[in-house]
Amino acid sequence: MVSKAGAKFSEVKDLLMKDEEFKTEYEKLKPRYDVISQIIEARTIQNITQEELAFRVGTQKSNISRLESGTYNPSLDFLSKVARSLGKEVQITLK
Amino acid sequence: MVSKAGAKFSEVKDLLMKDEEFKTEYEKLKPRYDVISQIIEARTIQNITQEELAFRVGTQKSNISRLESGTYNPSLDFLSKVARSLGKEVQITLK
DNA sequence: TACCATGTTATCATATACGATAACATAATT
DNA sequence: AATTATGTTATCGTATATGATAACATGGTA
Repeated sequence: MVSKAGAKFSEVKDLLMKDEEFKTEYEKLKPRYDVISQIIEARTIQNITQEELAFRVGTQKSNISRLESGTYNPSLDFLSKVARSLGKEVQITLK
Repeated sequence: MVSKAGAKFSEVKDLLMKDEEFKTEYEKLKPRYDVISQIIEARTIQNITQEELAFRVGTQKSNISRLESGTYNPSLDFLSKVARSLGKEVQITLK
């Protein structure tokens, strides 16, 4: 059935689809955002600059900025090194 | 003081040093081993072959074997994809 | 013995994570 | 206004993660 209502429906469906896509994308990226949030929070609470954290990790401040920006897919080792430099341990649970 | 006892001590110290190194190394790699253990356990419990898991993830069985061997440093996205293919979510906590 | 299922190891190509440096933006402080 | 501190963005080179294929080992089963 082709109608304005039908058109509207497909539009809504498209929106829902996009929303699903969004949800799926978000679900995929959730672990990344979650761990980054915790890193930023820990660093902020401890009043440490990106530069200081970078020094402890053994890298550059730009790399910490890049990590915190969430624009790439970090390795487990790197996350672990950063966490340890903040006096924390990365604990991963499959649930 | 140089003596046989001294020699022994330095030997023991070396062993302890090595043990420290080992401990440090282990601590560094702990998150990796931990998550891999959980992946292997989940896959085994669910009676899924590496090949089937690879298919779900969208990769090859050799890559799953490589992951489970713990011989390299996986990315967060890859770990997340594998976990999701096992019906689980990667949950990271900085503690 | 000859499959067959499962997992391992090696290897290559490609994509990308990461180290590193520099330039820039902005806000706070002197 | 001129520093200074902090964070961001761009870029390049190198190391390595990952996709992909193939060969191999091993254990179970017909």
